[in-house]
Amino acid sequence: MKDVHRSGCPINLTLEVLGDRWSLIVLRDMMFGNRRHFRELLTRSEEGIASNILADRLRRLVEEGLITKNDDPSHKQKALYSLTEMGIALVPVFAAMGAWGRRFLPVTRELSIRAELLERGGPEMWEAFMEELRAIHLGAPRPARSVFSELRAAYEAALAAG
Amino acid sequence: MKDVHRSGCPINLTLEVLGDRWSLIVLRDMMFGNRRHFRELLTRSEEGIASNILADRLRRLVEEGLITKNDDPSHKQKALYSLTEMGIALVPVFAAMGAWGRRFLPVTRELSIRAELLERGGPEMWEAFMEELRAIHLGAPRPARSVFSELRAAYEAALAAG
DNA sequence: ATCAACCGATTGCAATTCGCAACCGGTTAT
DNA sequence: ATAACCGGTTGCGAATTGCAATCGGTTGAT
Repeated sequence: MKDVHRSGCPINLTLEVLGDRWSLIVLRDMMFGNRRHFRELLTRSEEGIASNILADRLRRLVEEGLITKNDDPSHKQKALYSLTEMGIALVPVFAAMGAWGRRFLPVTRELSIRAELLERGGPEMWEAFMEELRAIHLGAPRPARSVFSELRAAYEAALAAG
Repeated sequence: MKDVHRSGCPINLTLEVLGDRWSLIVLRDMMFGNRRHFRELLTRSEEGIASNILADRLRRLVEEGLITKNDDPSHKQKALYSLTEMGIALVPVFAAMGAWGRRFLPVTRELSIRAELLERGGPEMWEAFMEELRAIHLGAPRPARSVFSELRAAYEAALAAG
């Protein structure tokens, strides 16, 4: 977070943090694709982010408090990125943006099935998903329901259905 | 909308349309500040948008279908910008972003009171607000409830309270 | 009729950011 | 031994941003 802001409006401050074409893509892949390492985010990105842009965004997201960076104990060179509560709390924003995009933009079926599920699931499903993200990223107790599995299953079914 | 897209993901497509630091500011001012003319958007902007950026964003938002541009019958030089259904449908996105920003970022009280109201009001209030926006911008019948007045009253009360 | 204020922009310019490709030293698996 | 993989970094041309000055036409007051 910079020291000076354009204004104290919540929409403006949110845009100062997330108002570019890549930050939310990175968070989306961490959240919905469970990508936690640099190379995963780099090479498995649908949109093809460049490595310097990815490095810059990861650094900024850490700086802003949306994610943390830690050593991966299984590999001396690997960095493990985790969502913070601040990052996890973006679930309703993703749900709203996904619903809007799905309604008005030329989405593909496979890539919008998860947005559809999240929209139909409503706040109850978002809350369950956030609980699960807290388990994955923050070490909280794992909840009974796995929204992540539901989303992945729906996505893979959509892929298989062609 | 450009002819080629980075991917068909609803989040990505939404970012391709709105993923910059000014587009949502312009829409916010049209939606919550009822600013319909270029000069209003330019000079009454909290964040101080530059005229060339504003002109560019208005042009792009028209092109993408979020707003329309018409002659103002009362003044030959004035252009009247209106939200389309696509623009109005961003209300839940603004509500989610406002709630998130209010929780995690250094908002000021006066400028976040409307976000607070919108968050507490929930989907019912958002729907009433969208109905009202359809009346203001699309000529639909004016609904009984005026969320716009509620928001303005709360904002002015917050201003007066200092 | 004059003239200042206002209308929606446009232009020029410097600084920043973006996007791409090549590359880096260290680590791991074969 | 060595090839693949690790998280980046560097260089560079292109595009975007931000700022200030300016434009020709319109309006309202005198």
